[in-house]
Amino acid sequence: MTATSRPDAAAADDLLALDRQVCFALAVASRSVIALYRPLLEPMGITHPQYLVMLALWEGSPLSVKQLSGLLQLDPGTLSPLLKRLEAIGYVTRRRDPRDERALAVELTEEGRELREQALLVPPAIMARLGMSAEELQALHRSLTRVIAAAAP
Amino acid sequence: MTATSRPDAAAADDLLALDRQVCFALAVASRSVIALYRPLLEPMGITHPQYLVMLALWEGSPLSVKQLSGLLQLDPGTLSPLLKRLEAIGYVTRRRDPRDERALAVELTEEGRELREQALLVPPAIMARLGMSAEELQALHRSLTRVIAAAAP
DNA sequence: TACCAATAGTTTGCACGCAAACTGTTAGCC
DNA sequence: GGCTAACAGTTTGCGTGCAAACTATTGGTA
Repeated sequence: MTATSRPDAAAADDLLALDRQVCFALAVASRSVIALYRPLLEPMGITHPQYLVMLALWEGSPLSVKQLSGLLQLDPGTLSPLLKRLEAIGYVTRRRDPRDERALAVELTEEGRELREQALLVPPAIMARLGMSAEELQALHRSLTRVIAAAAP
Repeated sequence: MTATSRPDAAAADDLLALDRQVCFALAVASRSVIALYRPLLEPMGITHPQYLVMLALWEGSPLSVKQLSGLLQLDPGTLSPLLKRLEAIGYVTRRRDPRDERALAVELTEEGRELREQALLVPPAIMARLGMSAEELQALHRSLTRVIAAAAP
């Protein structure tokens, strides 16, 4: 082991290996958990991001694309076609806000509202499938919230 | 508050709100952190998943698509075009394994090997940008590893 | 040896996710 | 009132991510 102008090989390996465990674990965990939702959401005919939109709308129905974008941290360019699909299925309506024709009022349909009953079964099913305690999940959530805050612009 | 055959409204709200904090926080955190990598990887001309492939190859160069798929938990259908892009850039070569013509030997080029020097600067930059302690990140990683294990088929 | 199931990659189709260019509407300012 | 910048969504282009169908190769087995 000699002192050189660049980090020695072992330290470099650790660096790249540790790094992998940060962003990589995040990406794998995200995809893995979303994969668990897929079979549960499939009967409803929606994808995971669409499910997140529905969650937002169930908490308060007429929302603009901008509001959804802020709540879900998703690009308007991503939401635009996604909302059209939700409209095509029949869960939401898309209308221009009469008070501001730039804004779009995304609103639940009756069918969209009724879907909530089915959605209530999803979280328990996921938790049962994961077999993790509520405490552990909450601890994870706190960590994730800190990361999100730290990564915020 | 009355006892009914379905969960009462407050409990239902909590359920959907908590759920949102689990899968949703995971998705947002993943995208947020990957977004931090983007400006750092852009000078190298690669995306984050491509960076993960390079990390795997730097730890051992000739790898098959199947091996990469296992290491990165990515579909071969995702890797196939991704690897062609890495080849087009000039960081890897793709050749059939002479001992088994079904398998593909993905190998680093000299340029791909040299890229590692630049990559060594990425993890410290990310940690500095996040401003989180190594302990906190390790705790997060342990949580994520448990989730990944729990979600595994 | 000839068949046949398993295996490794590739391709196709669809849905994000994001940057950049574009359209229509509103609001500020002269 | 009329010009202009800001704003809200949409569209386009590219790169994942995944399921399903497809191709080529290999290995077991009758």
